[in-house]
Amino acid sequence: MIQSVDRALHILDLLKNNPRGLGVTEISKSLDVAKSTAHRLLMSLERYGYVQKFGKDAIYRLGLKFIEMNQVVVENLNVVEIARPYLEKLSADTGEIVHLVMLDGYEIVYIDKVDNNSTIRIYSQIGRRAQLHCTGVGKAILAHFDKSNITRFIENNDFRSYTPNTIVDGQALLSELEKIRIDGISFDNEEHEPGIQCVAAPIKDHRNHVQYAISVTGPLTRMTKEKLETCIPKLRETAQNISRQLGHFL
Amino acid sequence: MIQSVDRALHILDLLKNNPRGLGVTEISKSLDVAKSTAHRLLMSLERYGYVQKFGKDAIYRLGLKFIEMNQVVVENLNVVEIARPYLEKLSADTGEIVHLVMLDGYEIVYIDKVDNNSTIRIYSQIGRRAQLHCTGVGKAILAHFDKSNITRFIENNDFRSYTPNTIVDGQALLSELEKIRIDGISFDNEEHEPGIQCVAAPIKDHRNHVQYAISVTGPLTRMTKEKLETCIPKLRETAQNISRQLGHFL
DNA sequence: AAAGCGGTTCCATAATACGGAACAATGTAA
DNA sequence: TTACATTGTTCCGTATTATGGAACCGCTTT
Repeated sequence: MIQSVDRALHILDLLKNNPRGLGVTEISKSLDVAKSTAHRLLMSLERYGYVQKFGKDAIYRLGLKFIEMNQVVVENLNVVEIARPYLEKLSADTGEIVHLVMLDGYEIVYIDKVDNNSTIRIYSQIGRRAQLHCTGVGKAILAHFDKSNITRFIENNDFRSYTPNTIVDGQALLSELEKIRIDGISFDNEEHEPGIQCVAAPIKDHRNHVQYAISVTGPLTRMTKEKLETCIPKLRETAQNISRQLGHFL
Repeated sequence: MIQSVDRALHILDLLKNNPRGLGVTEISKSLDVAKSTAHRLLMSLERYGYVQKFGKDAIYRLGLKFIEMNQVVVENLNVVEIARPYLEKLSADTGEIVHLVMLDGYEIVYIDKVDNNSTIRIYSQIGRRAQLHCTGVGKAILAHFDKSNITRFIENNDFRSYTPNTIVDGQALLSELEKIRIDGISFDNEEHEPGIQCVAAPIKDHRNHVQYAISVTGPLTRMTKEKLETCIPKLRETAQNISRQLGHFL
């Protein structure tokens, strides 16, 4: 909207695509502006460290300021806050309870919960902990561990059974996780509480790591096949949107 | 130099110092410009993802573009290339040979060497490997391992002796490393080759990790006490400058 | 209901960024 | 060696373009 700012930021994109650097002339041609203009823009960018001049042939590259800025951005990425509006929408669209959980050690912690008919934060289950093997969200996160960590986790744990459906066999869990990783979606078919079913999806961060997951939870009676059919795409999309907001670009 | 670009980049600095976000009015006051101007600048920044608007109260924060840009910058950080001019200067100032080494596994590899009287790259020693305990650069890097990694390294290795001065005793090495970490400088007093002495300093990257080190090397006859007195500050400064160029801000 | 306080939009003005030309520095070809 | 080509940098008059102010809109408070 502001010509000169637009052009300056355009230069940064240009340099992003040419990380080895570009000269003033090349840049001016790409932007279709006079050399002097490109030069002036580069001076401004250089002053702030967004661009760095190399060698006596004056090749310009992206500067170190980006590293500095990145740290601030990443430090202030707050999942709960970012996820909130998406979770509210998901809950409203599905009419079910939506959870956000986070990995802590080898357990998950519920860090947010949205009920379908209120935007007030309900602290009822927030802070509750659960194991990885018996919840949709837990399995969604576990499925994205390193292969070696998964086997280690399975070998070193006895899995407590909560319902007849809880997966307690290591081999069964392993193949379930494999499926989950491919699908990008995991289920909880009364594995933790009888009568309660849920669908979950992982949240990926800027390093492509999975530390969070979200789920849509409902009583078995309401979670019909048709209902799930409509929930899953919405869940997928929501998880993707949140991931993107956390800097996940892949 | 370009007013509008300057102002735009100034806003980014402002938001960097207020990571929780600022409103248009606040920003316009800080920059001492009209609200409309600040608003227009923000629109341009937002278009490119450098700024993100949150909530209906229109709080602006740093955007995710920085994460994207950071990746490109970090990926293209090339130590050898960046260090070159600094190494040349250091060699010219000291009149001695300067080395750049890199950690690879539990060994170091010489990845650059600058002779005092030529700017031509000499491949004679580049690629040579050495152990960590017997060189100045090796100890400089080793000293910055995690405490647990250091003890593990010392416990699991028998240290080969190259000269009478080589440190082969675990305890002796441990206390030497402690000293090095405090000083920020390490020495090689004929520990690897008789008659050769050197001073080394670690290079730190954008994550405060030490993967590289540089050294000034010379024959014992030339490396007098007085000579070292002048070399060390230059070495320190060079190491700092290179670290900064690699995104080390601390 | 009205006032206050944010963000956003619009517009006339003149300040400001622009392009072009001249210059400097470097490398290349004759 | 000279002349030429190419690239980065500086300067300046012009008119394009960013600017500030006023008006507007939506929200909250009293």
